[in-house]
Amino acid sequence: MCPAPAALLCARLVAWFDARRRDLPWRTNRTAYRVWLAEVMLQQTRVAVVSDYFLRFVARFPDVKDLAAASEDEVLSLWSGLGYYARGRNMHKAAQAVARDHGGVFPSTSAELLGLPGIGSYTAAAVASLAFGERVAVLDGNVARVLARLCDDDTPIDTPVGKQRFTQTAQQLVDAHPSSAAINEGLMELGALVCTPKSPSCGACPWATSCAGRARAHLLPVKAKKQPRKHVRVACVVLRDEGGRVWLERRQSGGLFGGLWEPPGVVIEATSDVEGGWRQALSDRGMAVPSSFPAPIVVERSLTHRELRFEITVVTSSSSPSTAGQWFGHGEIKAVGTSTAVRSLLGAASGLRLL
DNA sequence: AACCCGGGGAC
DNA sequence: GTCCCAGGGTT
Repeated sequence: MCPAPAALLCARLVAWFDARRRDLPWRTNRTAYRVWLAEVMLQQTRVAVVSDYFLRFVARFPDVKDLAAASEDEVLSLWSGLGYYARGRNMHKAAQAVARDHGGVFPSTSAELLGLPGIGSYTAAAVASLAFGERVAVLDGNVARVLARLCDDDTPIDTPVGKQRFTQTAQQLVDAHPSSAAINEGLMELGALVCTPKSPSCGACPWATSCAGRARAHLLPVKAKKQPRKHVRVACVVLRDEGGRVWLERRQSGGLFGGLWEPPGVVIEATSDVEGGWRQALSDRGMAVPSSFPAPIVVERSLTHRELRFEITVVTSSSSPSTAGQWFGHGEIKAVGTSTAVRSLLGAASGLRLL
């Protein structure tokens, strides 16, 4: 351990956690299913956003068998807007695996949990510790940040060496306390509420007097990676029939927005002509190109790794495309998965209020 | 080891 | 507008 005896740090942390812990939906009625659902939703996503999704999810799927029996479209419809949609698809697959291979009962060890789709080292440890009391440390971004500062450790947290190092440190704390859950949750809560990425509240920290990195907290943790953003331009067609329904197609299961529904479109080069793009999209689907059409509507969205620019042409047609897809009436789109980008562009292009 | 995968809040 | 956040899967 770095700056102070582990048992002393644990005692202070747990006292702080008992006094300051937030009441969150997944902290009551703590079953393995609810812990798992919350931990997966919380990956890359903030508590404030997850709460509503979590409550809707458990209301619709009270236990793992209900989730296993659902369609992927329904799962993704409840996931729409949360992002990183592979989490939702993997969660659905994992529920089916639990129902099929474990009789609908969650495996209770981190080693077994690790074998389920979408469960990696973090989620396996979190569920095993919080739901089953396994004496295993969790390492997420909050924990790594807290420990990097506590120990004034510049090892980059996003490398294999860093993960190993901070996991070891966290495990030393867990080993020094009767309840692994109290330490794991306390560390994550401390990172979320006090030892925040920017301007941490060191005055409110139970470890302030022991923290080796306090003076340079703003420089920690150290991270190795940084990635540029790509620009993607999409010419797309919002195709409407005479009843005002909209034609959507399901994306294939892997990759960006996998399994979600969207209007027809093609990716075009920065210098390409938009009209050529959406004409191509129509002719690919055996559709006639109209003699007159409105000017494109532009909708832009930025993701972590991409800048998306949709240039949208609205076309009304009495016939249907010859390729796979479906017409959606006004209230029907919410029954399937759609990205925030698509809901935004449908709103802009056809007045549909989906956000 | 490197790269892919969303969305939103803080500044 | 720009920056920042951050587990799991795939290759």
